[in-house]
Amino acid sequence: MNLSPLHQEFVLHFGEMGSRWGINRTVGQIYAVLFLYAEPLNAEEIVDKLGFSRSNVSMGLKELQAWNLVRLKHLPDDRRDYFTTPDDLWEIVRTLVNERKKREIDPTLTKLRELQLQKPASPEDEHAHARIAELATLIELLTGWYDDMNTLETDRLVQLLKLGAAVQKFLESAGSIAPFIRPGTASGAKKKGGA
Amino acid sequence: MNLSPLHQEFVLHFGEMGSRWGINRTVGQIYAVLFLYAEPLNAEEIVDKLGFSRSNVSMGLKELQAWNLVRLKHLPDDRRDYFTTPDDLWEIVRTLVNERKKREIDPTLTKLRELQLQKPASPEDEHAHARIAELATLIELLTGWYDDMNTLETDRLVQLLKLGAAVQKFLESAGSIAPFIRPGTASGAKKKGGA
DNA sequence: TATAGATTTCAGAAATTTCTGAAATTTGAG
DNA sequence: CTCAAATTTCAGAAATTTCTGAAATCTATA
Repeated sequence: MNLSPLHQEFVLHFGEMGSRWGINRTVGQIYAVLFLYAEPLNAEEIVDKLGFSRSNVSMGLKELQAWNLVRLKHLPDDRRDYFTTPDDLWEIVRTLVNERKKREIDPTLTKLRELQLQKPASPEDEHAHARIAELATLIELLTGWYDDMNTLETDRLVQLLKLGAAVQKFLESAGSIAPFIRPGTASGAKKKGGA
Repeated sequence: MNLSPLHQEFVLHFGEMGSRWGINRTVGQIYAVLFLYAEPLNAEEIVDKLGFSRSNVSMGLKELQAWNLVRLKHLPDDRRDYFTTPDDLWEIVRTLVNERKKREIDPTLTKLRELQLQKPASPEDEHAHARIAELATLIELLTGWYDDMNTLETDRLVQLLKLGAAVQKFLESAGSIAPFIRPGTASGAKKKGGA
């Protein structure tokens, strides 16, 4: 590895963490390098810094592009591809969440909806259906909320995040929001303990 | 596999999805079975339903216990261990998020803070430092917000989720919340484009 | 369209992860 | 304490994933 101690330690940690997600170590490290450097890097430079084979870097970059996590740049009078990550971290977070949602959550929701159409063939199937329905509803609530928040400008989003649970105060005080919350659907009617 | 078509399809999908997260296919499938059945199951029953070796099931259950994702039960006059998932899906979501935060986010934050103490040895290190600082700040904002939301009762949380971006209305109208948002730290002073 | 540089593809090697059966350990009842 | 049931451990087998070098393909320019 041809990196300063600071860069190296970050890159190693990031690779490690990446592999706890679906992302493999190499891809995580490539991303980490791009994230740290101000200037766009080309594949050869990444090979030099990380010591992977050229083909491995090529595949890693392709995967990062498939995830929309890197930007391709071109320098004048140089036909090599250069890569960067966005300067704006919020853009990175949004991309990451959007992509994971698209790959993991949305297909699951589709599958759950599909399973709900199957005719239950036993009492156990009945119970499974109920469970699946509950799960689908919960996922829809969460993704609906996320889609909603994702329409906000970053500054607004940050405001809300800083406010945190304090936002709750508005729910306490204002009866004006009643039309939004459809009381009974979730807050009123839901029994607390379960079985 | 000794499962009804409904159960089987859910279990297979869940195993697949699990393996996109850090969780391995087997563990995902074991969890899926426990999730669907109303009654607690013992290891032998899981072996029967999924067709894995007894030792594999044992390891899978151990991992699920380490994640706090299953509950251990005992039936009268039966000394085998029985396992269930919580009835309340929100409890499951909270556990999942808490555990992932604990394993993935918190160590990263620690590492970032540690790296910030290193003396930069070059202009590139300077830039890396800035990048790392920005990342740490963002992660702290997000986890702080999450910790805050996690203190809310489920009903309140659901209310807020349903409200979604509409909650923003309160920010627009009320100057009363100014003390909370510390203007300038994130909304006012942050430049938009980047470079 | 020929060519040189850049990138991608892909089959097999290497590494890692998962899974199993057999043996060891734990547990509780008698 | 003894025994049998239940569970766990663990070394190696099996499966999967990652990585590489060599060959193929692409691309801009003269």
